[in-house]
Amino acid sequence: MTRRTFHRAPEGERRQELIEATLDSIAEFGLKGATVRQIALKAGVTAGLVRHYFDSKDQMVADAYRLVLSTFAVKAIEVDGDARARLRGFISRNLTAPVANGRSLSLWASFISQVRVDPELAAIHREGYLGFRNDLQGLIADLLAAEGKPHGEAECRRLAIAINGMIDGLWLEGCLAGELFEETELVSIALASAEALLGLPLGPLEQNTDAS
Amino acid sequence: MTRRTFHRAPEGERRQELIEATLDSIAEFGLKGATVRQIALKAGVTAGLVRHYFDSKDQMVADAYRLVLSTFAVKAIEVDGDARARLRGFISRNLTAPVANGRSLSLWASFISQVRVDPELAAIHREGYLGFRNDLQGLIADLLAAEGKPHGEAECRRLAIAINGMIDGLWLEGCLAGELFEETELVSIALASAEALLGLPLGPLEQNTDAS
DNA sequence: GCGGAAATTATTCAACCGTATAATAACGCC
DNA sequence: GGCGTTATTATACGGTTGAATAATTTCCGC
Repeated sequence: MTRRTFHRAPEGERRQELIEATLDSIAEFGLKGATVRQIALKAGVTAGLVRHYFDSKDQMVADAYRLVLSTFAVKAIEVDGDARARLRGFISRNLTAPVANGRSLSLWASFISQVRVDPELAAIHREGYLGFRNDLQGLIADLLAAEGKPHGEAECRRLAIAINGMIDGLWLEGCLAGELFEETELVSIALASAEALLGLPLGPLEQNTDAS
Repeated sequence: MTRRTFHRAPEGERRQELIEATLDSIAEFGLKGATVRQIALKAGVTAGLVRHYFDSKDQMVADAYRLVLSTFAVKAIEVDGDARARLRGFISRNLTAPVANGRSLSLWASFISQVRVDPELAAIHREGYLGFRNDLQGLIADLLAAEGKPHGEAECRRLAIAINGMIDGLWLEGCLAGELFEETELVSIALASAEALLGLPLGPLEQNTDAS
């Protein structure tokens, strides 16, 4: 009848572990299967601990959604270089891991299916998605200006919608059936298609030179 | 303590009502909230009735997924006319109701998030999604041939991936934020983009002349 | 500084209440 | 009377709770 031994996690670490375990559970078992007990099991703690770190399970899930969106949001501003390089980088980074893989799609679908139900998730969603297409539209306007082919806002908007749609759709295809594509196939298709839509060359596929 | 009166539903009708109520509940409350009680309430019957028509709740949900996929699958073969008209119709029908709306996205996301978890749903999924891009690739090959610009299979595949991605992505955008777009805006963007990708004119936006 | 007692708090544990699905009994229309 | 439908029950599992306890930090006399 001895109590199970445990170790006290350092400052803030356990909270992070619980959020990660929440995402793992949702990706693996769906929202229905991501019970407090299941999540605690994955995190290697007992269920009661969840409410030591979060006001409720729902709040923990909401925090987990924030984390997902922050890894998805490859902000335009995070890409360096001239207008062309920035658009290339934006497209490329949105179509490769960790943004594009099966786990991401599972998580994304799980949360999207709840956005219409849960007002708190809806607020997080709105916040996270606002600006994604605006970033892209800004990149496109910059590029057209730099190439000496400036266009009005309406045309930039149409281009941004089309290219954004293509990125989203290729992301979907990559997540749903990533094993059917070569490593860089989707990215090069996206770049070539963006060229066709813009009527501009974007240059060769950028190699990933991140130091990280 | 009198028992509530009821009426016998005609042959097969009740079953269909229950499936519709299942989809309505999933769209409105998510998979978690789509309980047998909730579904029965929406259908105007009591919970016990479900097991009279289905072996279990899971089986009812699976049947509901079959219905969703059948309304999504706008088969290429269902569109008439020459190669250009068929491609136009394929794009147009996939980007307007009932395929494209918020409810469809909620349902789609709910099921997609479960496909990796539930083997039965996975089987239904595989069956339903196979062939969508193949249909599109066939349409593209036909069109290029008809226009006297035939291409090899590899090139047709690339074009099909890109255009399919764009359709999926615009579908997503339309579902997520349909109120931000004009009625036919997404369709015309898709058609113009397909023209740019193919390097071919597709002609004016087709009016819906369905007799149905 | 240093060992150990006292305070703190992270974690476990067992039980609670609500609600889910499944199963079965009771009922009433055809 | 038979079958479709409802009402009731059984069983299981969900999130949450508060008391008990182990791990860590703080404090204090030396």
